[in-house]
Amino acid sequence: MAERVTAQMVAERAGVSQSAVSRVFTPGASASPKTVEKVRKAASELGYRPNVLARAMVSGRSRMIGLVVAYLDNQFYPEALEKLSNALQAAGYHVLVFMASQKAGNINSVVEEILDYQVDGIIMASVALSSDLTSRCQAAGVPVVLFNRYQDLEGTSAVTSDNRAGARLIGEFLVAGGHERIGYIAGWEGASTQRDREAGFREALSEAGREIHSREVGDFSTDRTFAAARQMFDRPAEQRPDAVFVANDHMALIVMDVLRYELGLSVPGDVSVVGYDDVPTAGWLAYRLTTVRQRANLMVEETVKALLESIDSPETARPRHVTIEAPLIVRASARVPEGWTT
Amino acid sequence: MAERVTAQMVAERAGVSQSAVSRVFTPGASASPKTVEKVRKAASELGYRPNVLARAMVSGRSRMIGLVVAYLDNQFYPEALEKLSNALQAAGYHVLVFMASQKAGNINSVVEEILDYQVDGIIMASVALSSDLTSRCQAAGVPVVLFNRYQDLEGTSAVTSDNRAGARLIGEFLVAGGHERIGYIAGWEGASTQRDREAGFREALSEAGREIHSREVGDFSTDRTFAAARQMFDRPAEQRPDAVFVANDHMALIVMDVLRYELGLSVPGDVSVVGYDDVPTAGWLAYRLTTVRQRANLMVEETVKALLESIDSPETARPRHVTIEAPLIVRASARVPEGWTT
DNA sequence: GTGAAAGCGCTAACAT
DNA sequence: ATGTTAGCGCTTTCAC
Repeated sequence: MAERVTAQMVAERAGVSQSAVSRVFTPGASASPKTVEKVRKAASELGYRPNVLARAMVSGRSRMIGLVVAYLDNQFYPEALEKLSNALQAAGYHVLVFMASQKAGNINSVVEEILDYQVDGIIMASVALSSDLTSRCQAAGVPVVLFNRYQDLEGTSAVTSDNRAGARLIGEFLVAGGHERIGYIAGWEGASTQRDREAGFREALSEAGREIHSREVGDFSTDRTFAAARQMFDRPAEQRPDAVFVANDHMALIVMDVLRYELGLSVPGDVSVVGYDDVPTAGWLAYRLTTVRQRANLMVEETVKALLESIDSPETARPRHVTIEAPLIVRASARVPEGWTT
Repeated sequence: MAERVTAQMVAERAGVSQSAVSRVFTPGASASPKTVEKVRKAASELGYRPNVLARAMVSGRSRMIGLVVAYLDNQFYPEALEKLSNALQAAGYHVLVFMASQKAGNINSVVEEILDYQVDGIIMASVALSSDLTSRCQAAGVPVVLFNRYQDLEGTSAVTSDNRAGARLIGEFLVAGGHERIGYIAGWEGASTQRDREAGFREALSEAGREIHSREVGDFSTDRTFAAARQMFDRPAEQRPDAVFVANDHMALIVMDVLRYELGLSVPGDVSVVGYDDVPTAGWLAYRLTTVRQRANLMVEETVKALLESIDSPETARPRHVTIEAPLIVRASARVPEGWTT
């Protein structure tokens, strides 16, 4: 049953050499119309398809991209994964998935495993890379691009939204909205997205002569965000923020739930809430979350472009940091300043 | 830079043959402690790791599993993907992802592509398989298991929750709740989940001498579900259902939104809503959706078990249909019958 | 227990 | 344009 059909078998049936068969199935090769005809016929009769692995061995290109991803519970990532996979598929590549927790040891061994598969490139989504890991990949000649993370590492490209500018927009929006006490709920402190968003947000406040009223850490985790929200808001009206920027939508939606259903507060009546990402759920009628959009399509496009460029011309391609503009999406979870226009 | 370290290089440095190196890195092989020692030392000095692809060529096992998946916007699937990938990783396999739309032509070519990678097995999540595709996989000796889909095809295993029994539970619950007019919003009619859930639901109603008051099709799609919900509920109170079973949570949450925020109805005051899947969002405070739980962990466990069994003993392993019990999770989106106990 | 040798299925010079 | 030849990096008989 498990009889593999080889190029050799096709060659015999078509009455040509095995390399002729190879040429017919190799994009940039030359064969006479007659040969092509015969080979195609024999191949389809036999149900022959080239073995990608064998091809990879000799050509040195596996047409596989390793994708490392940590949290699929943050809706932004499934969306990104789907789009990444589709874009890569369209370019003739396929995605080998590696789940990694943020634990350093784990991510280390995960990257080793990826390399074992001779992938042509690696995309790290939501995970950071140690610098020795980076050199390991470089030594192996495998380009890496960071998706939604930034690190200033030699030879590593990164694609992010403009987290800093996006968060500034939020700061300005909240200040213009006339809020008195503005809070911030942080993500995991090890993440560049967290740091950049907080920095941009603080900048905007500080330029308005304001500062953060209170700050908690939600770590991008569901449980810790519940705790953070209660900690920040379960107190008398005068002591709690009347506006809060939550470092991503996943956490912001949880904060809205705590506010409305645990504490009986009105959003945005009592508290304005703003998130970051614009995941699908953010637009749902139960939330109508004001947020900053990470344009997944563009981010994916740039990621794939950077990666393929590094693969196709390893010598000339320079690692780059692409920053995608991130627009404020005004919905109904935060008070809108008078006369505000997009 | 891109100097690959080969077993040959390790062999030279360790002063042994290349096959000795291979044996040291092959689980079931024999080598003297002395050799192991020397080889390990040389290998780690050189940073050697076996090339999985080369190993795959000769051994005939690639340690890759092809995963075909269609909708990552239904939260059940990212969750499943994450768990599947983790479980497979733990067993020494890795997941090669293929996104497929439900269009027949596409799925056909996707499976061909998977086979080209010489995967050791295939998991089809949320997609159906034509019977000629099935024979193609069988001819290639690649076992297939359907995840969350069932088809009565020779030689194909399938793992599902007990959709029929789960949906019966819902029917009984709604009847016991004293609802007058019970509606049903269907998923994509091509899906076995849709068919089984509807069948179980109708059975329960019919055993109580009842039948469905109205039915619309949401196709598991966001847009079509909005339309279906409006169609079913945008009418006078006496003409619309006072309870509805929606074929999955993804759609049920949308229906709740339409009911509450577009039509100004109360859930469960005016309408009881029940879903199926128990995705994370279903438990959120804004929804508190009563639903039936698909136990992703168990489903994944059985899927991996069935697949690995087929891979490890192709001759003896019989294709099987595993059905996981699916409990009703009572929350707050549907009126609870008096005296109801779990 | 260990080395030599034969491929796995294919591509890429190299001739012709 | 086509066939011949030499591997890609590894596992696996087969002798010793």
